[in-house]
Amino acid sequence: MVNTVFKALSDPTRRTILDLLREQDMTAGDIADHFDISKPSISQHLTLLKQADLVSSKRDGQHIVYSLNLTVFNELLKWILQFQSSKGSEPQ
Amino acid sequence: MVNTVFKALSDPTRRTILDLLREQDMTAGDIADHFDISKPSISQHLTLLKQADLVSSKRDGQHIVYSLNLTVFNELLKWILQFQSSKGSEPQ
DNA sequence: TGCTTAATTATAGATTTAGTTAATTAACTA
DNA sequence: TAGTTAATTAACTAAATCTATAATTAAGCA
Repeated sequence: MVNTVFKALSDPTRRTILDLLREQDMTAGDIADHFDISKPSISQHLTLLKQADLVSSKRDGQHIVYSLNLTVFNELLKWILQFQSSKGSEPQ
Repeated sequence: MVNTVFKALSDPTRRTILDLLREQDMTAGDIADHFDISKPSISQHLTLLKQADLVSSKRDGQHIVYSLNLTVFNELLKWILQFQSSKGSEPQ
């Protein structure tokens, strides 16, 4: 659902999480350490990102490892490209 | 500001407005007629879209005509393409 | 088993957002 | 000028969102 994705992307914390995962897969704890926000709050953000299919998670023993799911970005790309082909567009 | 843009895109009504403007420039009233929402509410949505630089407006006599501003979509495109080039990505 | 660490779920508070109606601004027209 | 139409701004309410703390689940280890 495109709405879930845009909602997920509308929060700066969640976009930063995606930026982090762009570099490498990370555990929930490691992600949380990058923010001045409680772990439960980060966990909630991760849940939203997962619901939007922007990330996936896998338990590794005691840890849960999150990784970027690139498929949805393709959808997003398509959505934006619709607009590029709209009018006689050649911005700047 | 990328945050303003994503916030603006996070609402379905605003995305539909963009879809409408993709076809042609429209007055505030014509836009409002496409929704079961009051005109003041649509006016607020248009203000947000304008703040995000996704649309621009121009008074034409009694009417105010809104049109798509494609420049910001390029920014958005860049943001997404960052992710495409992340890992060894070849989704599906 | 009992203790510790990692992470989530539950619950609640504060802020933000989307919508409403009422009032206001601006332009046209008889 | 008075009245009408188009759109916005103002003030308010209801719902959603973000964050926190407390409680719970799950895994590892002495």
